[in-house]
Amino acid sequence: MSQAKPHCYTHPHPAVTTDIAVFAIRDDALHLLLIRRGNPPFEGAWALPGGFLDIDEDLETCAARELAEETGLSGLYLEQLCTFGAVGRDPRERVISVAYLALAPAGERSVQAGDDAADARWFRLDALPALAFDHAEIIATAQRRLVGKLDYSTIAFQFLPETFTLGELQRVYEILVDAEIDKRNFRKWALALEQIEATGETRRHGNHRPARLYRLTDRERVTYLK
Amino acid sequence: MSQAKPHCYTHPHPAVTTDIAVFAIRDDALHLLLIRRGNPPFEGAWALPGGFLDIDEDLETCAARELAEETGLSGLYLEQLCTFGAVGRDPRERVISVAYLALAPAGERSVQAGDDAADARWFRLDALPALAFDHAEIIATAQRRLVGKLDYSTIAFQFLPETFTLGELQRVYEILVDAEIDKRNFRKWALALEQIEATGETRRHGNHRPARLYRLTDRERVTYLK
DNA sequence: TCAAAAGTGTTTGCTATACACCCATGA
DNA sequence: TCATGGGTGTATAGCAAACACTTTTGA
Repeated sequence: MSQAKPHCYTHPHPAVTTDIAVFAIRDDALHLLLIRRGNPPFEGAWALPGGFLDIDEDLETCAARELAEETGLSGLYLEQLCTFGAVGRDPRERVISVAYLALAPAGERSVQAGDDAADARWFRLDALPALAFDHAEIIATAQRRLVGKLDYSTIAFQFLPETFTLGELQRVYEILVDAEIDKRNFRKWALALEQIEATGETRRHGNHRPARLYRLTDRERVTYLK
Repeated sequence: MSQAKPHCYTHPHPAVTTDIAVFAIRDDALHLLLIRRGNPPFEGAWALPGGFLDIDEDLETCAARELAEETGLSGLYLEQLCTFGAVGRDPRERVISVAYLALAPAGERSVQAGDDAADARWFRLDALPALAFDHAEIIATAQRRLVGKLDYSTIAFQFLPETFTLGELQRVYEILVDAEIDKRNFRKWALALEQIEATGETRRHGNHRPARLYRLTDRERVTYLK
């Protein structure tokens, strides 16, 4: 028994996990990535990707690792969201979960379940299944954070691939705020940010005039506006 | 030995603590509350109040309890800030700290050290002593959060007692942004928020016209503006 | 030539800023 | 009567919102 539980402490310790709420825009709608749990508790239920912190890894490293192991995604924008630690949120033992918000660019290769995830799928945010643990609460917090940061940061640009058109950028904002935006005003605003630059290329896509391509001046950073 | 360490797990568990960055405005300057550590590690060094999570208490409960035990303060505004978990941030063992931001209203009775705090004192934020652990980083994060929330929330009102004058409110903002603010514009702004109401009372204080007193319409809540 | 998205300026209203004097009180 | 902070309004500038037509392409 003491061989099976060799890690002993003078005071009880909670377990620490990370859970990651990964958003992406697909099919003109905001989606969230969920895994189907392959083990108890909540076996077979849908949940956020995530898992236990290794004793010698940083929190964000843990989030990135669990995400890669369970869904195959890596290199995403990741920011710490909030820590959830209500007593009883996990039926096994006391578990403190450090939640992360992640954003996947459009065109991300499709996800594949791995590790102890039996499946991994994108769900429309407005059509989520029942969720394990307190993950519905984590998701609600993540969505509030995402929408709250829209107009004072460049966080929404993380939904786009390396190059993108102003029309695509506008569509991202429209989906996130769930409202139509005036095209001229949006373009004026986006260009005035001084966060994007034209690549010089254009992209043909359908029976209409080709669109100029842009890229972030400072990719890999979310900057705060004004 | 197994009697001294009776809490055993199949996988190693980190310890979880909360640390609280308590700000207050005193003597016309922003202050932070620190305790002098009464035990190793960093015995004798100044640090944020905080301590280990009890296995059956919620995170915010832990923060409030540790704050009360070590400094005598209770009933303060508390919000979760960020979780710090770098490997090696505590020399004893792996420790994940959930940091909280707290604000104390002016006129708060003075603090008294308790529990394993050898001393508890307010320090001007621009004259902090050397700090234990990664607490300097936590404080920097807390200050960014505080200042960042100034103009889209009523968080700054938490620095004031139940009733206050517009002059006092303005002074809070001036100290926090470290700049002078035009009196007429400030009052227009503050009243337009629809977050405060005149009590009908005035307060005499010095050789000048008495000031009208105001109170928050919705005390005990920080609301988001616009 | 038609359909479909790309691209482009000006006017208007609102919000934020700049700015100066009288009021009520205690010493 | 003087010093001190309390209290008040207006004019201006800058930003945000409303709004319609031409361009380029593929079918």
